[in-house]
Amino acid sequence: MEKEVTIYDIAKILQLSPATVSRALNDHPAINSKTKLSIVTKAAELGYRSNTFASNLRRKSTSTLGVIVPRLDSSFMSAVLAGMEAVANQAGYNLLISQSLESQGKEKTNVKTMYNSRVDGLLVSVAYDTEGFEHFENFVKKNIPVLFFDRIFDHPACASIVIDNVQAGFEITSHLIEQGCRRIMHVTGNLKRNVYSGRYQGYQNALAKYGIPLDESLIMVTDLSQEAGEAAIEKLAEMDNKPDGIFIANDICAVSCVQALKKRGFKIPVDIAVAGFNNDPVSKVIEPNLTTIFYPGREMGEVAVRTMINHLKGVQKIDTTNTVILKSELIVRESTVK
Amino acid sequence: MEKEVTIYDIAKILQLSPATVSRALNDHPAINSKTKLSIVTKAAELGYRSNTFASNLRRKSTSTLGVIVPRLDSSFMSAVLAGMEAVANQAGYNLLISQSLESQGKEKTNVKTMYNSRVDGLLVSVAYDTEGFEHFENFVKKNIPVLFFDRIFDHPACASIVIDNVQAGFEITSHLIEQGCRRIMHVTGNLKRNVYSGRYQGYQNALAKYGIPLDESLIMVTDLSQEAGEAAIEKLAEMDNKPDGIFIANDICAVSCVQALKKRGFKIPVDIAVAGFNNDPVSKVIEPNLTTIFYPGREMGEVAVRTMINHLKGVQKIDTTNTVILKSELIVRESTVK
DNA sequence: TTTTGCATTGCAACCGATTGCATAAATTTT
DNA sequence: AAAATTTATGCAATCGGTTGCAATGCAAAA
Repeated sequence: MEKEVTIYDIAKILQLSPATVSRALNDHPAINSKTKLSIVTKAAELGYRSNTFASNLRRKSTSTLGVIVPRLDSSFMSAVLAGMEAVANQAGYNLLISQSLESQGKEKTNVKTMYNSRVDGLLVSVAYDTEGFEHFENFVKKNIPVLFFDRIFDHPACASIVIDNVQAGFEITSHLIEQGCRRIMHVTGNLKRNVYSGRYQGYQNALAKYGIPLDESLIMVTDLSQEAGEAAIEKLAEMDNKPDGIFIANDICAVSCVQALKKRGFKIPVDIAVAGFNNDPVSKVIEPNLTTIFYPGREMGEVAVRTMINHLKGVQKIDTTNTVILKSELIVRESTVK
Repeated sequence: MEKEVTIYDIAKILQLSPATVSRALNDHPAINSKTKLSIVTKAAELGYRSNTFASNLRRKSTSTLGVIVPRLDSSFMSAVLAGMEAVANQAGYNLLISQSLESQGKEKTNVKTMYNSRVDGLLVSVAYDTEGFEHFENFVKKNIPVLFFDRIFDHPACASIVIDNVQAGFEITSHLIEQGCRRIMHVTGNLKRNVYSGRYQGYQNALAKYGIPLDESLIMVTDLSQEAGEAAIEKLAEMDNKPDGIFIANDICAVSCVQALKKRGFKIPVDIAVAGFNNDPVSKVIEPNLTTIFYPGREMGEVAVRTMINHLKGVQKIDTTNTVILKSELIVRESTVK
């Protein structure tokens, strides 16, 4: 194990003070360029690496952003993370990533860990069953910026990055109606989550626009898992007055609905039109291809981190632009075109 | 912005020395349990949080593991990361995650960042075109453990977590042969990567076992993207002596092959049997369902981190068990059953 | 009663980089 | 040539915990 090289070593060798070495390495303007060069050269030669802890300790800032997501293993989230990582890395920030596994308890623990790790900012997409905001209070109190994305929590001190779920829900439902659907089932998730309540609202708006009464028996609140999709179709099959369209708030679940429907002999889209949400890769593979909403995951990650970093660098305060709404888009495929 | 509470504040309030407070908070045995209790209580009351930098600076250890993956946005990798995160989090470790985007250059930068961040250990799955080991030398020199998973780099100082790619390639090719295939195309990736060379080797072994001569014109080295799949099928369609089976080293590419084949009127599996690799979610959605190899992503992540942590804690040195081979499994589905 | 030993706690020197302020040297201005 | 700037560098305190060693006090042993 080699000993670590410090600025003191470099200073001693070059007959300079540690202060000068520190400044040179940080490209401080007050240092003579020749001196600077010799220091940088020597540092490289010795394999010097800055001690982040000493630096952070002094500076009181880590260059690290905390990220808490419900699950890492989803196509959408990995796109988001990829976008986040790209921007963060480019700006010299690191990402500390953890998952809540959709549980409020784990989310709280994660938030605490992030707090103790002194992340400079926190990016969160809340868990399925998160209720309160208390676990974030520490951050707000200490003035550490918190930004929510996708599954947000409305709070005056925090920014949010979302898509217009109401609009998207409206568009997709309208599309189904325009294709002739009159009894449209809606499979969704916990309505406390903005994403699901928004889509549901959009669904309702579309029905209203076309003068179709809302039939609550067609609304199914589930966890949007594959199993939930199968269960939903099982229920559908037992209905007397069967739906002629179904809008599922997530592609994974939608795909399992399609499979279950096909297994039971339903013809898609003739017997029933099916629409999903997210534009997950599977939506282009299932037959028939799934009508869905394009969800800019990667871009969402990029914007989230960029917003956060701008805030941290003082370029633009988070509270000025409280919400960023990204564009989503209806993608019509075979599963709904009658 | 509240001021941070330090052990000095606690010490002053309780009329004790910072040393005692520090020890109490770390549950040091020499501290009287009553004193300890009063300190811990007061700390909680004041909302004290330990300053990791100060601690790390002194201790010369972070509780952070670096992870470098080719891409974050793949189903396999997100499963791996989910597994890693679960184990790391439980053991009190943080994960610093970055992606190389399949480029050696970015990988080198990432490694450097990890080095400067002083991660306690590094977990890597190498990029598509990585050639040398030099960028990891710093870690080896400083005795910081490096562990490769999936896409490994053989090096005496580093451990590896893999599946038996040769065996898997052998099984899936044998299966194709047993289904009657005699001209089996193989679409693979950069053969410098163990995963692809291993699968190719398995393919060759299977041919050899059944006395089928290797026809190199049936081997296509690609980047395994969706486009590569389409290109492969285009080429296949132009062949005079068309293959009756195809083994693609990755499900994403295999799915696009299936789609391209169907578009050209090939019947699967009758005209041509198709097998993939990874058991990606899409493999269960495509029609016909894809025969593939189950790849234990989540488990791989868990094992990787567990191995790393055991090493760090001195439970079991990494160099004793140099390679861990996880079980993979052939999953036969409709795409190959004639 | 004196000595020895153990249980607790404190002292003070780290860990390595940063930065306000002072100083010295070089350059320009008067 | 003296004074006023400008440029470049150093001093020393600071960030907050950790830890080897010393010191204290009290109980048990001699």
